[in-house]
Amino acid sequence: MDKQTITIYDVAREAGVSMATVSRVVNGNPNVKPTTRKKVLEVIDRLDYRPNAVARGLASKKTTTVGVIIPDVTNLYFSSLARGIDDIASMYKYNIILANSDENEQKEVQVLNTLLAKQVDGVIFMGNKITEELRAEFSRSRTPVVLAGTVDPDEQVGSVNIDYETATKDSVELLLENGHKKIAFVSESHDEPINGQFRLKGYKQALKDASIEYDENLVFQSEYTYKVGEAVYEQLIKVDATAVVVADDELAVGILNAALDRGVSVPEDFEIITSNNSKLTEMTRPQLSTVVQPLYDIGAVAMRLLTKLMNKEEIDEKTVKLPYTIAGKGSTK
Amino acid sequence: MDKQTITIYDVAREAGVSMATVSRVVNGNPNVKPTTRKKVLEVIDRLDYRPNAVARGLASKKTTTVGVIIPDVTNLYFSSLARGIDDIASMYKYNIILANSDENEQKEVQVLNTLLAKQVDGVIFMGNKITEELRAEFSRSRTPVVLAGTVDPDEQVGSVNIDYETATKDSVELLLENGHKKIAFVSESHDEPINGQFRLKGYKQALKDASIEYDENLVFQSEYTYKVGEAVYEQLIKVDATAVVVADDELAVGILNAALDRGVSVPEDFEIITSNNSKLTEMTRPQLSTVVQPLYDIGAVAMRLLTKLMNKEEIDEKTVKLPYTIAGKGSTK
DNA sequence: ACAAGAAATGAAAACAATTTCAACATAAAC
DNA sequence: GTTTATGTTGAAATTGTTTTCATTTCTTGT
Repeated sequence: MDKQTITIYDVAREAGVSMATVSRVVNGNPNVKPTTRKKVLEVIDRLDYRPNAVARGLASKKTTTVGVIIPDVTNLYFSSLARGIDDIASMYKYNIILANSDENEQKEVQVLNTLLAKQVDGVIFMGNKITEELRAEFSRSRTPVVLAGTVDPDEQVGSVNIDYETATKDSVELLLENGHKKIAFVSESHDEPINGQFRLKGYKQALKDASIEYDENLVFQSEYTYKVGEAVYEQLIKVDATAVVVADDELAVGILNAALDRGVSVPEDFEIITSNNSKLTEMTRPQLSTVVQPLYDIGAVAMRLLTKLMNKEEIDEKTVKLPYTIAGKGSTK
Repeated sequence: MDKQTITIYDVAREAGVSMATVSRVVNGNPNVKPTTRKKVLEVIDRLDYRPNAVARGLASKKTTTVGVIIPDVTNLYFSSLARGIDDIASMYKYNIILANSDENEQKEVQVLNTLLAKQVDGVIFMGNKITEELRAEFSRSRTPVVLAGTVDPDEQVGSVNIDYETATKDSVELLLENGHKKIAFVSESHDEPINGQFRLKGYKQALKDASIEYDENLVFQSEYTYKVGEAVYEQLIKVDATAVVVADDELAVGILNAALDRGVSVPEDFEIITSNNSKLTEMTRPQLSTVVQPLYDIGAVAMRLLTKLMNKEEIDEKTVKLPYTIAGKGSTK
């Protein structure tokens, strides 16, 4: 009546062997006589038997599934990482449970818990801040965790990033070389280590090296969306900034367009450099100068690292920093 | 030594009740005396018991997980759908296993099979063409399937779309009203029903209504990427097209930029209308005129439909068409 | 106070695999 | 031709729940 499923038991009976033997055949265990293997395979084929991964997961305590917590799939920065993650995951026969968190701390914890309840073999976390609660959950479970494009100063779990500090420093220096004195810096909340600790530090350092005094009026915290670009640009001109370092591409496009819509020439009258090198940076006119992050690779390497942790392999360095470059495109001279 | 997990059995023992009672408490079954419920809850809290979803899935034959097959998360059209899917899914306590297919028929089948092996309660498929093999798998398993932004002329499974034919017809008519005679049409392969059957039909119909003869030299099949925009634009000017209807936003941006980079004014000298209304359409200058598809809603409605199918609820209409509009933005007069 | 119906509980059987360990068969060694 | 080692196999336990069904405990009406 109900969906009559073929189980390993049916195959065993039909092939005249035990379930154990069928299991061995299915799992490629070499301790099976070739003739019986063939016989079992033939029955599997005839009955169209498909192993039940849930039962397998219960018995073996492995689900070949990893949880991926992402702020928003719709954000090109994160979706690029996600693509790298999924490709490597499927290369290693894992599947991905993807969950959007909106960077909401409560959702993050809640989602992490349901992933752990589902017995994922590992977790890749993308977000910004690792709250205490999150950290507690990480260590409570034995499940390996890797952060992608996300840093935890605590360094208790694996992580893959670039050196945001020097990348930002390089960005600012590019603008300094172009003669700017009033360079603004726009990122999300400084509560997040990537912004508040690393990027801001790089920004300050570059200014210091150029003997320009740090002016906190030039530093802004804003959400990462296209639509706030208008408002942010208004603030930038209010403080007479002539150039800006932006931590997110979508926001950078918003700022660029706000400038263009006001008849301001970019890069002649205003320069912009952004941080992610998502596809967006080449879609605007002028194209956006940017830090070139290896987005796909950050995801891919994070997933690869996770496979090693799940296999309990020896890890040389679980905090990895990938190389970046700076691409001067059209939004800087 | 190993990850010593607390099981329902531990809770039962500690609370002096049976596993069945603990199970009832955990699942909110009302047939439990308030005092024992309280006692059990207290033990659950004290031991920090978390139910194992895999065991639960095996026993109940429900995983509260749905599979989502997506061509590429990195494509804003699809990721927008995916976001709608995930939001509704989590609203109904489901998780999403996301798998990229690259629209590769072989991968699609393979991925579908691993999803079914993982006993997902339902599948949402985004792609283009439902091959015979895919269709066979769909009906082989009793697992409900809903197509999102994807049409199967067969209409055997649920689906959520817009009316691509009239949307395209409307798009062409907008350009006709602006006086164009040589309007090109660019989409992916005509093997896909959305393009070859519906959009192309709408294109032809609009021309016919305007008594303009159909010219197949004005019709192009191209992949949906930004970078081929250049090449496509070259072809468009070669056939003297003065306007174009594009089936994908990213490709449309590529074409727009190719035109702009050659000093062609849009919309004065060349008009473009695209089809998805992804964020990209507002990020370009000029902004792209477009068919306004309710992307998020397509995903959301698809997931909602799937929940009904999974619950075996009565469905009035499993082939749903959502409304669309046309937004004349900056790339048309 | 008692029968009858309802509510609360527990024992044990699924669920569909893997895994352990003992048993048997075969091959190699002497 | 034993003995020993190695290769194959199966029985049964295990995994952590849900679910069924029988049993016990309450209510309630008379």
